[in-house]
Amino acid sequence: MDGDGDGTVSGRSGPTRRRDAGATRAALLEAAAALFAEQGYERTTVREVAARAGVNQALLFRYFGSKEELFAEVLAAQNDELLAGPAETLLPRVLADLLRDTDPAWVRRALQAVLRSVGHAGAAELLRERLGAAYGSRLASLSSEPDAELRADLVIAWLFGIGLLRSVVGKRPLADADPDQVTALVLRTARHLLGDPPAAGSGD
Amino acid sequence: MDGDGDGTVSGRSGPTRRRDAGATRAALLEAAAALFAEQGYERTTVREVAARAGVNQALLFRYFGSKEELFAEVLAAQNDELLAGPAETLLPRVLADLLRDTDPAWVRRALQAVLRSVGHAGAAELLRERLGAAYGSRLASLSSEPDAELRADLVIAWLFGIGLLRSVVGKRPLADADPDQVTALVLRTARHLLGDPPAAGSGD
DNA sequence: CCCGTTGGTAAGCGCGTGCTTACATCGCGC
DNA sequence: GCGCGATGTAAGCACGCGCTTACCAACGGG
Repeated sequence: MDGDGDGTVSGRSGPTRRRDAGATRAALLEAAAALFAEQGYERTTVREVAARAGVNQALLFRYFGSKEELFAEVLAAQNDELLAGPAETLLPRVLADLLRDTDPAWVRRALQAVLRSVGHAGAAELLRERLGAAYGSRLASLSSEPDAELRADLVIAWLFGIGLLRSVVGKRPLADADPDQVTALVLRTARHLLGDPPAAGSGD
Repeated sequence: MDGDGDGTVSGRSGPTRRRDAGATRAALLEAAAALFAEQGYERTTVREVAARAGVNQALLFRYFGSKEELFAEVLAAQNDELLAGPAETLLPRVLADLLRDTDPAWVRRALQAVLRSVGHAGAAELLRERLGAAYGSRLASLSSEPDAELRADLVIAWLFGIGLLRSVVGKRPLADADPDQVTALVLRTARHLLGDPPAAGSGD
Protein backbone atom coordinates (compact mmCIF):
# COMPACT_ATOMS: atom_id res chain seq x y z
CA MET A 1 0.00 0.00 0.00
CA ASP A 2 2.92 2.34 -0.54
CA GLY A 3 2.49 5.42 -2.65
CA ASP A 4 3.77 3.83 -5.85
CA GLY A 5 1.47 0.84 -5.65
CA ASP A 6 -1.60 2.10 -7.46
CA GLY A 7 -0.92 -0.32 -10.31
CA THR A 8 -2.57 1.69 -13.04
CA VAL A 9 -0.02 0.58 -15.61
CA SER A 10 -1.52 -2.78 -16.29
CA GLY A 11 -4.48 -2.84 -13.96
CA ARG A 12 -2.94 -5.78 -12.17
CA SER A 13 -2.84 -4.53 -8.60
CA GLY A 14 -2.62 -7.85 -6.85
CA PRO A 15 -4.34 -8.90 -3.66
CA THR A 16 -6.39 -6.43 -1.63
CA ARG A 17 -7.88 -9.06 0.66
CA ARG A 18 -6.19 -11.06 3.29
CA ARG A 19 -5.45 -14.50 1.95
CA ASP A 20 -7.39 -17.38 3.38
CA ALA A 21 -8.11 -20.12 0.89
CA GLY A 22 -10.39 -22.01 3.22
CA ALA A 23 -12.53 -19.01 3.97
CA THR A 24 -12.67 -18.09 0.31
CA ARG A 25 -13.75 -21.54 -0.65
CA ALA A 26 -16.41 -21.63 2.07
CA ALA A 27 -17.70 -18.21 1.08
CA LEU A 28 -18.11 -19.32 -2.51
CA LEU A 29 -19.89 -22.49 -1.48
CA GLU A 30 -22.28 -20.62 0.76
CA ALA A 31 -22.95 -17.88 -1.78
CA ALA A 32 -23.60 -20.46 -4.46
CA ALA A 33 -25.96 -22.44 -2.27
CA ALA A 34 -27.94 -19.34 -1.45
CA LEU A 35 -28.17 -18.17 -5.04
CA PHE A 36 -29.04 -21.60 -6.42
CA ALA A 37 -31.82 -21.78 -3.86
CA GLU A 38 -33.09 -18.32 -4.78
CA GLN A 39 -32.76 -18.48 -8.53
CA GLY A 40 -31.93 -21.99 -9.58
CA TYR A 41 -28.84 -23.15 -11.41
CA GLU A 42 -29.55 -21.70 -14.85
CA ARG A 43 -30.24 -18.16 -13.76
CA THR A 44 -27.34 -17.95 -11.37
CA THR A 45 -24.13 -16.65 -12.98
CA VAL A 46 -20.64 -17.22 -11.74
CA ARG A 47 -20.17 -13.47 -11.47
CA GLU A 48 -23.10 -13.25 -9.07
CA VAL A 49 -21.73 -16.05 -6.93
CA ALA A 50 -18.30 -14.45 -6.76
CA ALA A 51 -19.74 -11.03 -6.01
CA ARG A 52 -21.87 -12.38 -3.19
CA ALA A 53 -18.85 -14.19 -1.80
CA GLY A 54 -16.83 -10.99 -2.10
CA VAL A 55 -14.12 -12.55 -4.25
CA ASN A 56 -12.89 -12.43 -7.82
CA GLN A 57 -14.70 -14.84 -10.08
CA ALA A 58 -11.50 -16.52 -11.25
CA LEU A 59 -11.30 -18.04 -7.77
CA LEU A 60 -14.50 -19.93 -8.36
CA PHE A 61 -12.77 -21.80 -11.15
CA ARG A 62 -9.60 -22.23 -9.20
CA TYR A 63 -11.33 -23.86 -6.26
CA PHE A 64 -14.20 -25.70 -7.97
CA GLY A 65 -13.11 -26.16 -11.58
CA SER A 66 -16.41 -25.17 -13.15
CA LYS A 67 -19.88 -23.90 -12.39
CA GLU A 68 -21.12 -27.44 -12.87
CA GLU A 69 -18.74 -28.84 -10.29
CA LEU A 70 -19.61 -26.05 -7.88
CA PHE A 71 -23.24 -27.05 -8.15
CA ALA A 72 -22.33 -30.68 -7.56
CA GLU A 73 -20.41 -29.72 -4.44
CA VAL A 74 -23.25 -27.57 -3.14
CA LEU A 75 -25.60 -30.54 -3.50
CA ALA A 76 -23.11 -32.96 -1.99
CA ALA A 77 -22.43 -30.71 0.96
CA GLN A 78 -26.12 -30.76 1.80
CA ASN A 79 -26.78 -34.37 1.05
CA ASP A 80 -25.94 -35.79 4.42
CA GLU A 81 -27.85 -33.07 6.15
CA LEU A 82 -30.98 -33.93 4.24
CA LEU A 83 -30.65 -37.64 4.94
CA ALA A 84 -29.97 -37.45 8.65
CA GLY A 85 -32.24 -39.10 11.19
CA PRO A 86 -34.46 -42.16 11.45
CA ALA A 87 -37.54 -42.98 9.43
CA GLU A 88 -40.01 -42.04 12.12
CA THR A 89 -38.87 -38.42 12.26
CA LEU A 90 -38.30 -38.01 8.54
CA LEU A 91 -41.61 -36.46 7.65
CA PRO A 92 -41.76 -33.90 10.46
CA ARG A 93 -38.19 -32.90 9.82
CA VAL A 94 -38.46 -32.46 6.06
CA LEU A 95 -41.71 -30.61 6.53
CA ALA A 96 -40.05 -28.34 9.05
CA ASP A 97 -37.35 -27.57 6.53
CA LEU A 98 -39.83 -26.91 3.76
CA LEU A 99 -42.14 -24.75 5.88
CA ARG A 100 -39.56 -22.70 7.69
CA ASP A 101 -40.14 -19.07 6.95
CA THR A 102 -37.08 -17.47 8.43
CA ASP A 103 -33.85 -17.62 6.52
CA PRO A 104 -32.46 -21.03 7.27
CA ALA A 105 -28.84 -21.93 7.33
CA TRP A 106 -27.76 -22.48 3.77
CA VAL A 107 -27.18 -26.11 4.42
CA ARG A 108 -30.92 -26.56 4.84
CA ARG A 109 -31.88 -24.96 1.57
CA ALA A 110 -30.94 -27.75 -0.76
CA LEU A 111 -34.51 -28.68 -1.47
CA GLN A 112 -35.25 -25.19 -2.72
CA ALA A 113 -32.15 -25.25 -4.86
CA VAL A 114 -33.06 -28.53 -6.45
CA LEU A 115 -36.71 -27.67 -6.87
CA ARG A 116 -35.73 -24.52 -8.73
CA SER A 117 -33.15 -26.42 -10.73
CA VAL A 118 -35.10 -29.50 -11.72
CA GLY A 119 -34.14 -29.02 -15.33
CA HIS A 120 -30.54 -29.63 -14.40
CA ALA A 121 -29.49 -33.25 -14.59
CA GLY A 122 -27.54 -33.07 -11.34
CA ALA A 123 -30.52 -31.80 -9.41
CA ALA A 124 -32.85 -34.35 -10.94
CA GLU A 125 -30.40 -37.09 -10.13
CA LEU A 126 -30.16 -35.95 -6.53
CA LEU A 127 -33.91 -35.96 -6.25
CA ARG A 128 -34.21 -39.36 -7.89
CA GLU A 129 -31.22 -41.43 -6.82
CA ARG A 130 -30.31 -40.01 -3.47
CA LEU A 131 -33.09 -38.17 -1.72
CA GLY A 132 -35.84 -40.03 -3.48
CA ALA A 133 -34.26 -43.42 -2.91
CA ALA A 134 -33.36 -42.78 0.72
CA TYR A 135 -36.67 -41.14 1.57
CA GLY A 136 -38.50 -43.85 -0.32
CA SER A 137 -37.02 -46.75 1.58
CA ARG A 138 -37.55 -45.03 4.91
CA LEU A 139 -41.11 -44.07 4.27
CA ALA A 140 -41.90 -47.49 2.83
CA SER A 141 -40.66 -49.02 6.09
CA LEU A 142 -43.51 -47.19 7.81
CA SER A 143 -46.14 -49.03 5.78
CA SER A 144 -47.21 -52.65 5.68
CA GLU A 145 -49.14 -52.29 2.40
CA PRO A 146 -48.02 -54.46 -0.53
CA ASP A 147 -47.49 -51.32 -2.61
CA ALA A 148 -45.65 -49.55 0.17
CA GLU A 149 -42.96 -48.21 -2.13
CA LEU A 150 -45.44 -46.58 -4.45
CA ARG A 151 -47.22 -45.02 -1.49
CA ALA A 152 -43.89 -43.78 -0.20
CA ASP A 153 -43.23 -42.21 -3.58
CA LEU A 154 -46.57 -40.46 -3.44
CA VAL A 155 -45.61 -39.02 -0.06
CA ILE A 156 -42.30 -37.83 -1.44
CA ALA A 157 -44.11 -36.27 -4.38
CA TRP A 158 -46.28 -34.47 -1.89
CA LEU A 159 -43.33 -33.12 0.04
CA PHE A 160 -41.66 -31.82 -3.08
CA GLY A 161 -44.95 -30.42 -4.33
CA ILE A 162 -45.45 -28.57 -1.06
CA GLY A 163 -41.98 -27.07 -1.29
CA LEU A 164 -42.64 -26.11 -4.88
CA LEU A 165 -46.05 -24.56 -4.39
CA ARG A 166 -45.18 -22.73 -1.19
CA SER A 167 -41.66 -21.47 -1.71
CA VAL A 168 -41.04 -21.50 -5.42
CA VAL A 169 -44.46 -20.61 -6.74
CA GLY A 170 -45.68 -18.70 -3.68
CA LYS A 171 -49.28 -19.86 -3.90
CA ARG A 172 -51.62 -18.58 -1.18
CA PRO A 173 -52.99 -19.69 1.17
CA LEU A 174 -50.31 -22.38 1.37
CA ALA A 175 -47.49 -19.83 1.12
CA ASP A 176 -48.78 -18.00 4.23
CA ALA A 177 -50.10 -20.96 6.16
CA ASP A 178 -49.14 -21.73 9.74
CA PRO A 179 -46.46 -24.43 9.60
CA ASP A 180 -47.99 -26.36 12.49
CA GLN A 181 -51.34 -26.50 10.77
CA VAL A 182 -49.82 -27.72 7.53
CA THR A 183 -47.70 -30.25 9.33
CA ALA A 184 -50.67 -31.65 11.22
CA LEU A 185 -52.72 -32.05 8.04
CA VAL A 186 -49.86 -33.62 6.10
CA LEU A 187 -48.82 -36.04 8.81
CA ARG A 188 -52.36 -37.25 9.35
CA THR A 189 -53.06 -37.70 5.68
CA ALA A 190 -49.73 -39.35 4.99
CA ARG A 191 -50.46 -41.73 7.83
CA HIS A 192 -53.74 -42.55 6.15
CA LEU A 193 -52.02 -43.15 2.82
CA LEU A 194 -49.28 -45.31 4.28
CA GLY A 195 -51.71 -47.30 6.37
CA ASP A 196 -50.76 -49.20 9.48
CA PRO A 197 -47.08 -49.53 10.21
CA PRO A 198 -45.58 -52.98 10.15
CA ALA A 199 -46.09 -54.90 13.37
CA ALA A 200 -42.96 -54.37 15.41
CA GLY A 201 -43.11 -57.30 17.77
CA SER A 202 -45.66 -59.72 16.42
CA GLY A 203 -43.21 -62.22 15.04
CA ASP A 204 -43.01 -65.41 17.00
CA MET B 1 -34.47 -24.53 -58.90
CA ASP B 2 -33.01 -23.64 -62.33
CA GLY B 3 -29.37 -24.02 -63.02
CA ASP B 4 -28.52 -20.40 -62.32
CA GLY B 5 -30.30 -20.26 -59.01
CA ASP B 6 -27.62 -21.43 -56.67
CA GLY B 7 -27.46 -18.00 -55.03
CA THR B 8 -23.87 -18.14 -53.96
CA VAL B 9 -23.30 -14.45 -54.60
CA SER B 10 -24.88 -13.14 -51.44
CA GLY B 11 -26.32 -16.27 -49.90
CA ARG B 12 -29.76 -14.75 -50.10
CA SER B 13 -31.59 -17.32 -52.16
CA GLY B 14 -35.11 -16.48 -51.07
CA PRO B 15 -37.90 -18.84 -50.15
CA THR B 16 -37.57 -22.58 -50.57
CA ARG B 17 -40.81 -23.39 -48.77
CA ARG B 18 -44.33 -22.77 -49.83
CA ARG B 19 -45.71 -19.76 -48.00
CA ASP B 20 -48.31 -20.34 -45.36
CA ALA B 21 -48.12 -17.96 -42.44
CA GLY B 22 -50.75 -19.76 -40.44
CA ALA B 23 -49.05 -23.13 -40.75
CA THR B 24 -45.68 -21.58 -39.92
CA ARG B 25 -47.05 -19.93 -36.86
CA ALA B 26 -48.74 -23.11 -35.69
CA ALA B 27 -45.59 -25.15 -36.30
CA LEU B 28 -43.56 -22.77 -34.17
CA LEU B 29 -46.14 -22.82 -31.39
CA GLU B 30 -46.25 -26.62 -31.36
CA ALA B 31 -42.48 -27.01 -31.53
CA ALA B 32 -42.04 -24.54 -28.71
CA ALA B 33 -44.62 -26.24 -26.54
CA ALA B 34 -42.93 -29.59 -27.03
CA LEU B 35 -39.44 -28.28 -26.31
CA PHE B 36 -40.51 -26.26 -23.29
CA ALA B 37 -42.14 -29.39 -21.92
CA GLU B 38 -39.03 -31.47 -22.58
CA GLN B 39 -36.36 -29.04 -21.50
CA GLY B 40 -37.96 -26.07 -19.80
CA TYR B 41 -37.80 -22.46 -20.91
CA GLU B 42 -34.18 -21.69 -20.05
CA ARG B 43 -32.62 -24.60 -21.85
CA THR B 44 -34.69 -24.23 -24.97
CA THR B 45 -33.14 -21.95 -27.59
CA VAL B 46 -34.95 -20.17 -30.33
CA ARG B 47 -32.77 -21.96 -32.87
CA GLU B 48 -34.00 -25.31 -31.57
CA VAL B 49 -37.61 -24.23 -31.77
CA ALA B 50 -37.20 -22.98 -35.32
CA ALA B 51 -35.33 -26.10 -36.38
CA ARG B 52 -38.01 -28.35 -34.96
CA ALA B 53 -40.67 -26.31 -36.72
CA GLY B 54 -38.66 -26.51 -39.92
CA VAL B 55 -38.45 -22.77 -40.41
CA ASN B 56 -35.91 -20.00 -40.21
CA GLN B 57 -35.53 -18.58 -36.73
CA ALA B 58 -36.22 -15.02 -37.85
CA LEU B 59 -39.82 -16.12 -38.32
CA LEU B 60 -40.14 -16.81 -34.65
CA PHE B 61 -39.52 -13.16 -34.00
CA ARG B 62 -41.73 -12.07 -36.84
CA TYR B 63 -44.72 -13.97 -35.51
CA PHE B 64 -44.20 -13.84 -31.77
CA GLY B 65 -41.95 -10.86 -31.12
CA SER B 66 -39.65 -12.56 -28.66
CA LYS B 67 -38.88 -15.84 -26.98
CA GLU B 68 -40.63 -14.51 -23.91
CA GLU B 69 -43.82 -13.77 -25.79
CA LEU B 70 -43.69 -17.14 -27.47
CA PHE B 71 -43.60 -18.76 -24.08
CA ALA B 72 -46.51 -16.65 -22.93
CA GLU B 73 -48.51 -17.72 -25.96
CA VAL B 74 -47.68 -21.37 -25.42
CA LEU B 75 -48.97 -21.11 -21.88
CA ALA B 76 -52.02 -19.12 -22.89
CA ALA B 77 -52.89 -21.57 -25.64
CA GLN B 78 -53.02 -24.34 -23.10
CA ASN B 79 -54.68 -22.42 -20.32
CA ASP B 80 -58.26 -23.08 -21.26
CA GLU B 81 -57.54 -26.72 -21.88
CA LEU B 82 -56.18 -27.13 -18.40
CA LEU B 83 -59.12 -25.40 -16.78
CA ALA B 84 -61.92 -27.17 -18.62
CA GLY B 85 -64.53 -29.17 -16.78
CA PRO B 86 -66.37 -29.11 -13.45
CA ALA B 87 -64.91 -29.46 -9.99
CA GLU B 88 -65.98 -33.07 -9.55
CA THR B 89 -63.94 -34.32 -12.51
CA LEU B 90 -60.95 -32.05 -11.96
CA LEU B 91 -58.79 -34.46 -10.02
CA PRO B 92 -59.27 -37.49 -12.26
CA ARG B 93 -58.69 -35.39 -15.32
CA VAL B 94 -55.52 -33.66 -14.14
CA LEU B 95 -54.21 -36.96 -12.88
CA ALA B 96 -54.91 -38.54 -16.24
CA ASP B 97 -52.89 -35.79 -17.91
CA LEU B 98 -50.03 -36.14 -15.47
CA LEU B 99 -49.91 -39.91 -15.64
CA ARG B 100 -50.36 -40.38 -19.36
CA ASP B 101 -47.39 -42.26 -20.72
CA THR B 102 -47.95 -42.01 -24.45
CA ASP B 103 -47.03 -38.81 -26.19
CA PRO B 104 -49.97 -36.54 -25.57
CA ALA B 105 -51.10 -33.80 -27.83
CA TRP B 106 -48.91 -30.79 -27.17
CA VAL B 107 -51.83 -28.90 -25.78
CA ARG B 108 -51.89 -31.27 -22.84
CA ARG B 109 -48.26 -30.88 -21.90
CA ALA B 110 -48.43 -27.48 -20.25
CA LEU B 111 -47.96 -28.86 -16.79
CA GLN B 112 -44.69 -30.46 -17.78
CA ALA B 113 -43.57 -27.24 -19.41
CA VAL B 114 -44.35 -25.18 -16.34
CA LEU B 115 -42.94 -27.69 -13.90
CA ARG B 116 -39.67 -27.66 -15.81
CA SER B 117 -39.77 -23.88 -16.05
CA VAL B 118 -40.69 -22.94 -12.50
CA GLY B 119 -37.79 -20.54 -12.33
CA HIS B 120 -39.42 -18.47 -15.02
CA ALA B 121 -41.76 -15.80 -13.71
CA GLY B 122 -44.38 -16.52 -16.35
CA ALA B 123 -44.58 -20.17 -15.45
CA ALA B 124 -44.70 -19.44 -11.74
CA GLU B 125 -47.45 -16.94 -12.34
CA LEU B 126 -49.46 -19.43 -14.33
CA LEU B 127 -49.12 -21.97 -11.56
CA ARG B 128 -50.01 -19.45 -8.90
CA GLU B 129 -52.57 -17.06 -10.34
CA ARG B 130 -54.34 -19.13 -12.92
CA LEU B 131 -54.06 -22.85 -12.43
CA GLY B 132 -53.52 -22.62 -8.71
CA ALA B 133 -56.34 -20.18 -8.20
CA ALA B 134 -58.79 -22.00 -10.43
CA TYR B 135 -57.91 -25.44 -9.12
CA GLY B 136 -57.95 -24.11 -5.59
CA SER B 137 -61.44 -22.73 -5.69
CA ARG B 138 -62.80 -25.84 -7.37
CA LEU B 139 -61.17 -28.24 -4.97
CA ALA B 140 -62.16 -26.13 -1.99
CA SER B 141 -65.76 -26.39 -3.14
CA LEU B 142 -65.48 -30.14 -2.57
CA SER B 143 -64.75 -29.69 1.12
CA SER B 144 -66.80 -28.41 4.04
CA GLU B 145 -63.81 -27.98 6.34
CA PRO B 146 -63.14 -24.49 7.71
CA ASP B 147 -59.63 -24.62 6.20
CA ALA B 148 -60.89 -25.93 2.90
CA GLU B 149 -58.69 -23.62 0.86
CA LEU B 150 -55.53 -24.74 2.58
CA ARG B 151 -56.49 -28.36 2.07
CA ALA B 152 -57.18 -27.63 -1.56
CA ASP B 153 -53.72 -26.12 -1.86
CA LEU B 154 -52.23 -29.24 -0.37
CA VAL B 155 -54.01 -31.31 -3.00
CA ILE B 156 -52.67 -29.04 -5.74
CA ALA B 157 -49.21 -29.35 -4.28
CA TRP B 158 -49.62 -33.07 -4.48
CA LEU B 159 -50.66 -33.00 -8.11
CA PHE B 160 -47.71 -30.85 -9.07
CA GLY B 161 -45.40 -32.97 -6.97
CA ILE B 162 -46.62 -36.11 -8.71
CA GLY B 163 -46.00 -34.54 -12.11
CA LEU B 164 -42.58 -33.44 -10.97
CA LEU B 165 -41.45 -36.72 -9.44
CA ARG B 166 -42.84 -38.91 -12.18
CA SER B 167 -42.16 -37.04 -15.38
CA VAL B 168 -39.47 -34.52 -14.60
CA VAL B 169 -37.40 -36.44 -12.09
CA GLY B 170 -38.31 -39.93 -13.26
CA LYS B 171 -38.36 -41.52 -9.81
CA ARG B 172 -39.26 -45.19 -9.68
CA PRO B 173 -41.54 -46.85 -8.76
CA LEU B 174 -43.80 -43.83 -9.34
CA ALA B 175 -42.41 -43.23 -12.85
CA ASP B 176 -43.41 -46.75 -13.91
CA ALA B 177 -46.54 -47.14 -11.87
CA ASP B 178 -49.87 -48.15 -13.34
CA PRO B 179 -51.89 -44.94 -13.79
CA ASP B 180 -55.07 -46.55 -12.50
CA GLN B 181 -53.37 -47.65 -9.32
CA VAL B 182 -51.91 -44.20 -8.70
CA THR B 183 -55.20 -42.52 -9.46
CA ALA B 184 -57.09 -44.76 -7.05
CA LEU B 185 -54.65 -44.05 -4.24
CA VAL B 186 -54.58 -40.32 -4.85
CA LEU B 187 -58.33 -39.92 -5.18
CA ARG B 188 -58.99 -41.85 -2.01
CA THR B 189 -56.39 -39.98 -0.01
CA ALA B 190 -57.41 -36.59 -1.36
CA ARG B 191 -60.98 -37.43 -0.39
CA HIS B 192 -59.76 -38.12 3.10
CA LEU B 193 -57.87 -34.85 3.24
CA LEU B 194 -60.74 -32.80 1.90
CA GLY B 195 -63.23 -34.46 4.19
CA ASP B 196 -66.95 -34.63 3.52
CA PRO B 197 -68.25 -32.53 0.68
CA PRO B 198 -70.66 -29.73 1.51
CA ALA B 199 -74.25 -30.87 1.84
CA ALA B 200 -75.79 -30.37 -1.60
CA GLY B 201 -79.47 -30.48 -0.91
CA SER B 202 -79.98 -29.93 2.80
CA GLY B 203 -81.20 -26.36 2.44
CA ASP B 204 -84.98 -25.97 2.73
C1' DC C 1 -49.14 -7.86 -66.57
C1' DC C 2 -47.61 -4.92 -62.79
C1' DC C 3 -47.02 -3.60 -58.24
C1' DG C 4 -47.21 -3.72 -53.41
C1' DT C 5 -47.53 -6.59 -49.54
C1' DT C 6 -46.28 -10.58 -47.25
C1' DG C 7 -43.57 -14.43 -45.95
C1' DG C 8 -39.06 -16.71 -46.26
C1' DT C 9 -33.88 -16.60 -46.24
C1' DA C 10 -28.90 -15.99 -44.87
C1' DA C 11 -25.98 -13.31 -42.45
C1' DG C 12 -24.71 -10.66 -38.83
C1' DC C 13 -24.88 -7.78 -34.28
C1' DG C 14 -24.34 -6.78 -29.41
C1' DC C 15 -24.14 -8.71 -25.29
C1' DG C 16 -23.56 -11.92 -21.57
C1' DT C 17 -21.82 -16.32 -20.30
C1' DG C 18 -18.34 -19.69 -18.52
C1' DC C 19 -13.81 -19.80 -18.50
C1' DT C 20 -8.64 -18.53 -19.17
C1' DT C 21 -4.42 -15.86 -18.90
C1' DA C 22 -0.89 -13.06 -17.08
C1' DC C 23 0.60 -10.64 -13.44
C1' DA C 24 1.22 -9.17 -8.51
C1' DT C 25 1.86 -10.10 -3.88
C1' DC C 26 1.47 -12.68 0.21
C1' DG C 27 3.03 -16.11 3.44
C1' DC C 28 5.74 -19.78 5.00
C1' DG C 29 9.74 -22.60 5.41
C1' DC C 30 14.57 -22.77 5.29
C1' DG D 1 16.35 -12.46 4.47
C1' DC D 2 15.17 -15.08 0.38
C1' DG D 3 12.81 -17.99 -2.69
C1' DC D 4 8.97 -20.33 -4.19
C1' DG D 5 4.42 -21.81 -4.23
C1' DA D 6 -0.15 -20.28 -3.15
C1' DT D 7 -3.68 -16.98 -3.49
C1' DG D 8 -5.81 -12.82 -5.29
C1' DT D 9 -6.52 -9.49 -9.20
C1' DA D 10 -7.90 -7.33 -13.72
C1' DA D 11 -8.45 -8.15 -18.26
C1' DG D 12 -9.70 -10.71 -21.95
C1' DC D 13 -11.28 -14.86 -24.96
C1' DA D 14 -14.43 -17.82 -27.52
C1' DC D 15 -18.76 -18.90 -27.96
C1' DG D 16 -23.75 -18.98 -27.88
C1' DC D 17 -27.73 -16.41 -27.06
C1' DG D 18 -31.84 -13.49 -28.44
C1' DC D 19 -32.60 -10.58 -31.79
C1' DT D 20 -32.05 -7.58 -36.20
C1' DT D 21 -31.16 -6.42 -40.96
C1' DA D 22 -31.22 -6.63 -45.80
C1' DC D 23 -32.61 -8.99 -49.50
C1' DC D 24 -35.50 -12.06 -52.39
C1' DA D 25 -39.47 -13.93 -54.31
C1' DA D 26 -44.17 -15.47 -53.91
C1' DC D 27 -48.80 -14.15 -54.14
C1' DG D 28 -52.95 -11.71 -54.90
C1' DG D 29 -55.50 -7.77 -56.43
C1' DG D 30 -56.26 -4.22 -59.77
